[in-house]
Amino acid sequence: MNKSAVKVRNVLERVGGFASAQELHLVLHRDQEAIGLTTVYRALQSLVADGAVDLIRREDGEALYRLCGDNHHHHLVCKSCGKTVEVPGGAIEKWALKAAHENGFRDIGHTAEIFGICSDC
Amino acid sequence: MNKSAVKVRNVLERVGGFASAQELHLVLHRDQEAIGLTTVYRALQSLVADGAVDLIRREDGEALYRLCGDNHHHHLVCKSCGKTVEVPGGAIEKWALKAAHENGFRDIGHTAEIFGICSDC
DNA sequence: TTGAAAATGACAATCATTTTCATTTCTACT
DNA sequence: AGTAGAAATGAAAATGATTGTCATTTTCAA
Ligand SMILES: [Zn+2]
Ligand SMILES: [Zn+2]
Ligand SMILES: [Zn+2]
Ligand SMILES: [Zn+2]
Repeated sequence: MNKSAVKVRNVLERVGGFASAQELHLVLHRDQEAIGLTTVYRALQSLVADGAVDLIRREDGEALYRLCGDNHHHHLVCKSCGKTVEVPGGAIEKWALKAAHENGFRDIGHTAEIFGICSDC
Repeated sequence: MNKSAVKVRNVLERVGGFASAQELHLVLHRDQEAIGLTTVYRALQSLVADGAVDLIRREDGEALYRLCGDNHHHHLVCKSCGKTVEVPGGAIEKWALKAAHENGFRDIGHTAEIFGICSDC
């Protein structure tokens, strides 16, 4: 793992949840860590290839990244103001494994997000 | 549902599985059904909004569309060959409602996808 | 018929991601 | 230390899916 990949992974660790390549690039710049956007993309590619980082897709298709092996959880997002609450996976994990197993799939991953309108909106 | 949306839905029916907007556009042209790519996108948007069509994301982020059965379900997708199995929601629906309720959210929706490697790959 | 509203499609714009390529940094060996 | 070759970097251009614009056409009810 090269220097840039380490930087990117550290930022992912601090951020905690999902972040886009561009968001990560921004945070790195705030931290005076000069690093090109291209390099951020390359670092993320190799982290994903190494299985160190998970990639999911936002509803509009943009890629979001998060450290693997983080305490796994899901998100409840307000469609109006963007407020986000972390929710434990619980039943989902079993549901995903069961469905995959019944269909002969292996190397399972899953995504699950809930969205709605929060009480403030 | 307007004329274009009907055409697009018919093609989706014939195609049977998932197809990208551009693939559908191509098929329509082969069938001498002159229709603009923009209109194909718009038809797909409204079909998705109406719940008549499912949208999933290929690994590279491109959108794929498929006619939806009437009952709500989720997808188990092979990361290697794209093979897709519909799985019933079951536990997810309750999990999403519960998490949302506990946090004061309303107008709830959710997404959940499972991915892995199928037995053929 | 007629006029407003919806639909259409060519074209331009947007924007995340990838590619290119010249330059810089690392690495290994003498 | 010096040097050659490999790997990494990043600015800028290219790519490509999707969306926005807007002038024109179609639909349809009064
Ligand atoms: Zn809110
Ligand atoms: Zn989970
Ligand atoms: Zn497969
Ligand atoms: Zn569901």
